[in-house]
Amino acid sequence: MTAPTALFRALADRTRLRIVNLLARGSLCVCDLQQILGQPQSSVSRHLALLKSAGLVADRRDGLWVFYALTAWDTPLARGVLAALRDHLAGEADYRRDADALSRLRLRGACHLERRRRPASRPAPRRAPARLEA
Amino acid sequence: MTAPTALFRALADRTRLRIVNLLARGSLCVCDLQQILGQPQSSVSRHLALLKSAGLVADRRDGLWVFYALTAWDTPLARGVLAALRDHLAGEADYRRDADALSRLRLRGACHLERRRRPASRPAPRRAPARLEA
DNA sequence: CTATTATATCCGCATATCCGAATGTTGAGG
DNA sequence: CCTCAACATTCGGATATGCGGATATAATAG
Repeated sequence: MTAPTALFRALADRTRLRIVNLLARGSLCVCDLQQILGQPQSSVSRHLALLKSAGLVADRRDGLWVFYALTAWDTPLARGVLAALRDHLAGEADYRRDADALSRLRLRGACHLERRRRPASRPAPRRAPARLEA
Repeated sequence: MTAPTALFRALADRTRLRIVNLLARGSLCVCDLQQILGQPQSSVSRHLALLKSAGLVADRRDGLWVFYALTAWDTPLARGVLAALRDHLAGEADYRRDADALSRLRLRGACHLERRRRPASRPAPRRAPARLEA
């Protein structure tokens, strides 16, 4: 269980709030997050590492991809904060735009590059991983 | 209404969490906070100014004293976050110690120096101000 | 007016944070 | 083995933050 200051510090950044907002819709690989956020990959990875160290997200490797998912709904503090945050962000235009971009990306197939590397020979990475416990 | 990042940034500091925890028990003047926190006055004032700019507290002057009070229960995000935070801090020993110190300080008269300056001639500053709307 | 008390703000200074570019690492394919 | 793609980490620099001491402001008492 992380200290409350670590939780709030992790959420005290706009890019990380955008990530949390997106992961609230289901787990995502880094490249898709990068696509939606429009930021350099090192930045996305760094923010994800910070969220992970704060206990807010967990990562799971699947081949070349690493999928991140929200994982803090089990501690009461994080659950309360994330619930309040989710309700609030639903009313903010910027975050809604991100959610829309995610929907569009999912429609034309998540992991925007996967079709280049997986010519329909393999089941392709799962979009909604069953469980995360890291 | 402050941006969510400002709210979380304001809460991403241990001293400020201690202040919020204390103010959740009612409004307090700076000198009493300083007494309980055991930190230099400039530090307490600086943290209070930051909390104020984040919209979490309001100040009200009464003679020489300035009383601070939590004031963010009106926005849904802040209310949700503060509620979750209050429940969480109730279980952390350090913050409970602060609450105990506040109780003791109230027993022997809040505003620990007031009796030196108010020899029972004036009603003395109120401990629980009726309403704050800053 | 002066003195005193409470609080706010300023000043360096140390440290932390954020960023993008560059480099490392890992896993799949050939 | 080598190559490539996804991701992680490191690097250097700009900016932000937290801190205590010093100083400024505000209000009250005399």
